[in-house]
Amino acid sequence: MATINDVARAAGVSTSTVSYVLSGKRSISAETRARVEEAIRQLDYRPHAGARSLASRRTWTLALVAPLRTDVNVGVIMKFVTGVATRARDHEMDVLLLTQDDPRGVERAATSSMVDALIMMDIEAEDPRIPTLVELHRPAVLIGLPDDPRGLSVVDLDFEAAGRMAMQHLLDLGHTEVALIGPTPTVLGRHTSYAERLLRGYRSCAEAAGTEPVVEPAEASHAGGADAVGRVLRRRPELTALVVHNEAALPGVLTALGEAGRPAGKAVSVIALCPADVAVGQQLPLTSIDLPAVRMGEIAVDLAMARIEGIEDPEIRLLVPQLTERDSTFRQP
Amino acid sequence: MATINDVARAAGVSTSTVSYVLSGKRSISAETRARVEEAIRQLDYRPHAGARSLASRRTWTLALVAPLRTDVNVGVIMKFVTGVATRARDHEMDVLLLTQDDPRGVERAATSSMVDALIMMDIEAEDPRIPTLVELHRPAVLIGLPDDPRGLSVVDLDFEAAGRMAMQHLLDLGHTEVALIGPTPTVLGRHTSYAERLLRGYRSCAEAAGTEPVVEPAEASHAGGADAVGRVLRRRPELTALVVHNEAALPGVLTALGEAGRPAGKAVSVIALCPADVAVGQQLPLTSIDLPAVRMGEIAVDLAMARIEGIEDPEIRLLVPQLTERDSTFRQP
DNA sequence: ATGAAAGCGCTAACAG
DNA sequence: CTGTTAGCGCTTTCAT
Repeated sequence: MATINDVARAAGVSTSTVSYVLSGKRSISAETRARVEEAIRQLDYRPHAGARSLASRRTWTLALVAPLRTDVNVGVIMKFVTGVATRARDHEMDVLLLTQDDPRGVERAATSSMVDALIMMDIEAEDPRIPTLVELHRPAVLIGLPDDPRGLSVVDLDFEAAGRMAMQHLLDLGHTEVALIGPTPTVLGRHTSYAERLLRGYRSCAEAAGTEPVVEPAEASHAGGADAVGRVLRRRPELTALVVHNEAALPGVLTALGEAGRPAGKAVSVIALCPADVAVGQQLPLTSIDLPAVRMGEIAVDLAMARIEGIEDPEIRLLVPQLTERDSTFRQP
Repeated sequence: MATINDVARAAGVSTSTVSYVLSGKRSISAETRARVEEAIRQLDYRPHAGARSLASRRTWTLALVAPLRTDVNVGVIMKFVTGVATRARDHEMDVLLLTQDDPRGVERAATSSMVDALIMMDIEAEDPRIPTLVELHRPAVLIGLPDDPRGLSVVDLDFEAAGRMAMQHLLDLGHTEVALIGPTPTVLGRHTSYAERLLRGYRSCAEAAGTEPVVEPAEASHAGGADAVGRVLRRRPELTALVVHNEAALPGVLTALGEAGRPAGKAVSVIALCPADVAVGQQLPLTSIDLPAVRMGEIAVDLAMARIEGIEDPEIRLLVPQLTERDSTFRQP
């Protein structure tokens, strides 16, 4: 492997000149630049990442803390990761993948100068990892809004607005017998931030309209969705509309509705809260509020870069929900 | 941040002694060790990863090249990633996440000494990335068997044996009117290695038994599965058994069979090739050949470590398929 | 516009 | 069993 000194020698300049050609941090005569660039090409020179980070105190890598439970929401997780990874490359950054169930890993990556900033996903309302994160005194971004962000940057969908929007849309269509099928009991039990905020929005809107908000959790499976439909129909026999915030249960919900003689899009309006492609890929294309997961990953990187560059203050970015009508909703006569 | 020199001073020893306490590469008196460890604790010392990699030419990180298309097989991808990430930690390695659609990224990571080895997934039969990988002269492991591994280590399920096993199991149950629903036309068109090998095994077994092998691709969606069932039933009206190698199409396949009055487990035996949890989470628990994706990720790391340590030669590890009977198969009278 | 040189924090000979 | 020291390859003052 050629070093910066090899390049300098080949180009007949000093090492610092090569360094500055690479970083652009001072002006170089066109002629010198050309010679250096030629030498770089000839020798196929690549800066040594470790040496660079040792001298510059920048690693050009981001840590991404991901939940690798393989059970729920895999699709959404992958979209976050995709957004982060691609946007990181736009900033010429690399991504170090840390797993949630190795809590020491986060600390290690930060304190051994492996990364310039951390991005953490799957944030709970009172996430115990946040104090630890703050202690590290490193730029950090949360994908998911906790109760108290403690001065960290955050990106998330405005789930409360989404809850209101879903309910209001159904009300506008003439539905009053509405229920919500939410995430697994575990997720709700963990006080996961997004789940609770969606419920809050849904409930407040329902109550304002004078209709009692019915909520059922569902296990993240076909059977889970089907069971939830059964419980919902028992609690609200006249049901004409459903909000579903549980990707994995969606197929079961739709099948069960059909089998109960109350097909989605015909007898029951269904609004899903999930990535658009998931809504489209069901038995019938679902009216949905999009969860723009790729976009959120991208924004997380932008927020991290702003903190690294030290220009910007921490920022909380809530995305405005977008509802797209497809075939699962109808006007209730 | 405390440095190794701070620790040495605090413990009243030389820097090399601290280094050796940390690496265990030479013997240290119990007393000295204790003093050093105390100093490390006091100062909360963490080795600087860049400095370490500069001096030792080891980065203690693995590159994982992942396909981030968010469309198909997300579940399997996540399982590979999970296996790699967790096993890497067992070896005290970290994971740098590279995306497939940034082909230069692989080269960059390798040539700028960011990683000690590379793991690449989603390998095609004639994968154009393999020559490039070989050129890097770095330890590399493929998850997926190409036609010519070019001396790289490989881990994969023995898909050909799996194809044979599925067909043979159905024959043993008395089925002769069998068809296979495979991956998307695109995947098949790309000559994806695993898809073709499965077909080969299935075909050879079918032909040996004197029954014509019927194969239909399916788009990776509910509708895709349903359509494929339609086509299969047209080609083989007396169908009594189905092998399905397409996770995302599975729900559509099962629903369509039901709607055609040929329910899975009753009129049609179904064997799925997918991760066990996917097989279990369907409308009805499916008899399946497991795709042990987490395990494959783990093995990939082990193979990579063996190459890094330089002890072992490259190795091709094909896992023996395991069939688990559940509720979707029955003996054909 | 360019060069010289002092580190950055660690490892691994070499020396005892 | 321990210490001294020469790098590892790069960035960034300080000089000119």
